[in-house]
Amino acid sequence: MKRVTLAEVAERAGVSVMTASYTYNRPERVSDRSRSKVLAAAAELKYPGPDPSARSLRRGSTRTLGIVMGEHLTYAFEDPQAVSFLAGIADVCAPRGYGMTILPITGAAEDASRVTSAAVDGFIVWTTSDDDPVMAAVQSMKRPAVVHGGPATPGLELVSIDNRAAARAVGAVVFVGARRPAVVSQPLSRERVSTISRGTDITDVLFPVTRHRLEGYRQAVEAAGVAWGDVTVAVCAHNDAAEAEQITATLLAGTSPPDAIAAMSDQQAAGVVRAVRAAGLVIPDDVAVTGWDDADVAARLGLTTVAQSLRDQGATCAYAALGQKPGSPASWSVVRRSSTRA
Amino acid sequence: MKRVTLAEVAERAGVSVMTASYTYNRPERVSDRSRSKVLAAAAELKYPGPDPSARSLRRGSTRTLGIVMGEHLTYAFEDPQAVSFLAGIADVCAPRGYGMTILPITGAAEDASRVTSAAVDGFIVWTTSDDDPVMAAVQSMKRPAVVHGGPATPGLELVSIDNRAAARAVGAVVFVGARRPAVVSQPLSRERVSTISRGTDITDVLFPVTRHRLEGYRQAVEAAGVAWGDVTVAVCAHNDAAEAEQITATLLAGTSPPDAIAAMSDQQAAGVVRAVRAAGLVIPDDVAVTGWDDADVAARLGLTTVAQSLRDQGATCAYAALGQKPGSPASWSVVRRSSTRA
DNA sequence: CTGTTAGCGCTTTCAT
DNA sequence: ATGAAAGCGCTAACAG
Repeated sequence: MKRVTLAEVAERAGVSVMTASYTYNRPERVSDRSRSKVLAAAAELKYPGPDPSARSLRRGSTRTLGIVMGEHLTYAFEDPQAVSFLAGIADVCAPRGYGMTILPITGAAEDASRVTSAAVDGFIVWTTSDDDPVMAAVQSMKRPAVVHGGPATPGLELVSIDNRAAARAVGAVVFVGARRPAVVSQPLSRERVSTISRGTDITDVLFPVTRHRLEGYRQAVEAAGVAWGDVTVAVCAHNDAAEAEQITATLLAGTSPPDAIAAMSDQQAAGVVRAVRAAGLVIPDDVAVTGWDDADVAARLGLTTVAQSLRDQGATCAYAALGQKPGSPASWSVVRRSSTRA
Repeated sequence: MKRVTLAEVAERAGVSVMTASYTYNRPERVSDRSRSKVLAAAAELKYPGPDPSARSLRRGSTRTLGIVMGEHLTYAFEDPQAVSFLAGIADVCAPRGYGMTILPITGAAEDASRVTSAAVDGFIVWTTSDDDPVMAAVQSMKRPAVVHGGPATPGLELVSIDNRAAARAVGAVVFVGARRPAVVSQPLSRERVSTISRGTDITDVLFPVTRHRLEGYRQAVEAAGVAWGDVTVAVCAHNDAAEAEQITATLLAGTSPPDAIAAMSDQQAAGVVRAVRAAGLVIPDDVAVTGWDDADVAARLGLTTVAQSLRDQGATCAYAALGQKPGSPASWSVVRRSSTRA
């Protein structure tokens, strides 16, 4: 069952290869008679249409966007925010007939070559770390490319909210009047180790999104009159309620239990809320809590949080990867609910 | 900024094009001296590696799987079950270095041509309707292809649980002792109209998964001594708790409010539960409820449901689309919890 | 409206 | 270990 070629179709139809090609690509330039002869021949031979790889080579375009979803592709579909982001890309790609190729990243050394061997017209990189080698691979492809969140990279657009400003703003709400503030953080590096520490050195943090948020929180606690060295930072390996719940239980059982906790996602905040309640404490009186993203769960739990639209940001990235002009910086706002004090 | 070619690299390195090519594809067949000359030349010229389209054309393989996610690509990322399915595909693709191209389906006439113009080695089709024209397009590509759920199609593998048997089994649980059974259904056709009717004609249903489930429910209600003509079927346009909640409220306010409701997803069942409670009724005493899929929400709400692993099924589909032997039929089971009687 | 020519950039023979 | 030739299947560019 060999592949039928356009040349075979043309021969069978009694026309030149170009007439057959035009039948598929510029039907208006072909007479009705020729066109129907070609289509009839194609049907007889069960020709499925021009070969996509040959067409891409000749045209220099694949009509496909490449998406790099972080160090473990498998996580991509477990994070609701990442899924919203993909939906935003789909909103732009589908109506234009662009496919979305999700590249097989696993965290291994081959990742770079998987980027360079992707047949795509442009790249979208989901937020990663400063030291991620795929950034160089994407740069080297010399195609339109955009990174969401960070790291900011020469030659790539950056689509992101101002995480530092947003963290400062939500931190001002959650940490007001707090004596023992704490942060439940996303990972600091691609090793994804979970730790609990105080006065965490922010400059070492390799995920720029996480770093900027920590910087914003730090500014907020200092504005509230607390030294950064007194702030506990609990780092979770994954964006997941269960882990946040457990680490929060540990914090609350410690010698200086926090009275205000800023989490870096609503999923984590949901775990924080469960742990606080399980400890018999009242939100926000005993412990104020904030999340991030304004997912469904935030409204359900009455969480104060940072609202942003990952879906819109996904769409913005898609436009950029298609080579269109970048939009304005992504917007955010603090949504105040009942999990924080007045 | 033109693309650098392998020929330019070879010339600069002072070797033949083939030596340069081998450097990338069979490094062991090239002397250390030649290899390092080639790599040095590539670095100087910023050659990003062999062009993927040219390579695909020559090799006849793209190392990418095509995924057809239903009539609106945009829905794919809104349905948690579909997302689990994608994660299962990723589990198989990532370690093998295969990319996943999600095809830009929109429900328009161009969908077929978007399938035929996809540069992929195999296809995975997410459950669709008997009359979906993309099935013919996938068949015509003569590549390994698999459909999840249905329709069963000559030339394509089918990966599915036995929906009829599963519906019969869960129906036996939810409808036991019921006098006025009802079904909250997924759409019957790609038009996705929402309707409420009795004695619904099952043979007309174009989504085979939905049809088989309705057939199973019908067998269960008849075994429970109720005529199908007395069963209300409420069809929701989307797989979404809010819509199920609203349509259930309508059913409960009607002249013969149901005392047992089988939903086709846990999301829908969650909406059913909310509507039942809002009406001041008790589960399962006044109304028994079942879901489908055994998602997180099912455990949270104590829902009796049909357990299946979409993630495993996604992985099975990926193996099939890679041309490997098909596995055994997918497994399912009924998980009994507190939303049904005895 | 149709056809001829000339590659797109690469890798599979098959030599040497 | 290296290289020359051939061509994967298609379409831009230009005739006619």
